[in-house]
Amino acid sequence: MPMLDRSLISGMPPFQDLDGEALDRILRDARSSRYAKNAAVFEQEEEAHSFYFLLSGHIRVVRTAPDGHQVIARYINEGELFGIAVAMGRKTFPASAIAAIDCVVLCWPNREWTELLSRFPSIGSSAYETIGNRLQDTQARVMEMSTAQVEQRIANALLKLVKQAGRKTVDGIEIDFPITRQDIAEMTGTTLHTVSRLLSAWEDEGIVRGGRQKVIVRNPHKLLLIAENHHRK
Amino acid sequence: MPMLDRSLISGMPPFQDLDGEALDRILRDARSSRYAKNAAVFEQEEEAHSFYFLLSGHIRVVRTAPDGHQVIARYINEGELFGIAVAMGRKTFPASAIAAIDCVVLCWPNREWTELLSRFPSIGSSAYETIGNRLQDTQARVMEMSTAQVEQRIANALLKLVKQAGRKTVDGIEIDFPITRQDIAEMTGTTLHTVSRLLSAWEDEGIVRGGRQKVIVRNPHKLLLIAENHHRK
DNA sequence: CGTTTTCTTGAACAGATTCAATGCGTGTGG
DNA sequence: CCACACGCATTGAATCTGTTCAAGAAAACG
Repeated sequence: MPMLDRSLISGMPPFQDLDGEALDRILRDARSSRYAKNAAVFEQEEEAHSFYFLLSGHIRVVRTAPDGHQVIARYINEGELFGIAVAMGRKTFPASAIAAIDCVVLCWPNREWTELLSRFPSIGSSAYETIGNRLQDTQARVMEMSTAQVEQRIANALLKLVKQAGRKTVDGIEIDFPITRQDIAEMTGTTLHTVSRLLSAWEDEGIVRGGRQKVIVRNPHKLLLIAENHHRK
Repeated sequence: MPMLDRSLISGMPPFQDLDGEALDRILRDARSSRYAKNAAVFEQEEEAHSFYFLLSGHIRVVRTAPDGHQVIARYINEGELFGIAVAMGRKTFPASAIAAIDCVVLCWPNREWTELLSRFPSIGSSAYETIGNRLQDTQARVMEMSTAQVEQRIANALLKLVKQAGRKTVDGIEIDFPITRQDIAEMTGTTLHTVSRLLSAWEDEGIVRGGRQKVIVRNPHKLLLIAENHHRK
């Protein structure tokens, strides 16, 4: 098997400040694989044998309830660790990871975790910071769902998407991967109907432009006002 | 200053498997303090200089939104670490910690964290497991808020409270600290009115017994049925 | 004993869901 | 290459769950 090139990960947050030799050591036991759009990198409840790093693409992290209801926990961006159940002392994955578009992923067997941790502590702190951030995000989301209206939650979700996966186009800022109304509903705890209605209304106001599996934000500022509820009298 | 006795923490989850000498070392830099009911151990946004361990009592972790809206993130039980912002690479506390009843708390300056971590790695894994669990809990809560009705959420919250702070009495299982309808509302993302109505209805059915700042669960089984929505036709 | 906090309960209201029907794009297979 | 089917999106109407508003009762506290 050919060695993976260190340039793949050099400079990426978890591997910052590591020299070439360290990167080579880290990549020695990594395996890279490609996942086609809509393929699962791993499934909820599955035993966690490995942890992952997203080299390119976008990944949707989805939790499914016993009754079939789904919730999108987050989207993973390029350069992020994911599926790090091992760092939280978990045996199984609490959610599924689905490629939102074609993805390239690095993965290591769990046994490498402690090894890398002791050799390169900066990876550990980076990972724990990541987990900490996700805890904050999730708690912020609980807060939002407790207090904010659907309209504000959807506006907020769009703004977050724009921030983490926005791509400038002539029309405005487009979300860089296919996203359905249903997806947005699963991010905000509502129904696709409500999302569709809101987006239609916003389209009339020139705030967004919709399309099949597509959202373009034309006026982030107005969206921010809605998110903060500054637009009602 | 008199040395704290090792028996205070011996056997507690984060300090399991550590010998007496290790415990003494850990306690060397710990400070213990008492907090009266409703006193704040630390406040949201405050700079995190220390991390904490709850020796006795119950602590309510509360997030306050800019608009004043409050959400109870969780209750901390005896024997749990809390306020471990340092482990998540955070500078400030993301929430306030309020003594639900009189509490005794150990606290260490943050600088001790890395020291303890390298000396006693088991503390680290325990802490990270704790954080991982809290992330899971929080995500489960998002899921619940997205999919479940208020009735189910409240039933669930009561069951969780019973599990983690239930005390058997002649009447049933009582929550071991004062808890208002408002508190339950803030745990479940609803209003005290709805909580009050539900509890009244359940009282009529003999499922719970209410009181001022008090809840006694008389029939956990029925509550479970409600929580899982197995009671409607 | 008055004041404050907590709790209860009715009535009106509203935001969002549910139900239902239809339209539109895209990809596929004949 | 076209037709058709499927997935995605839109939109109206009815419904409902839970909130909001309002008023008051009961328990604790100084």
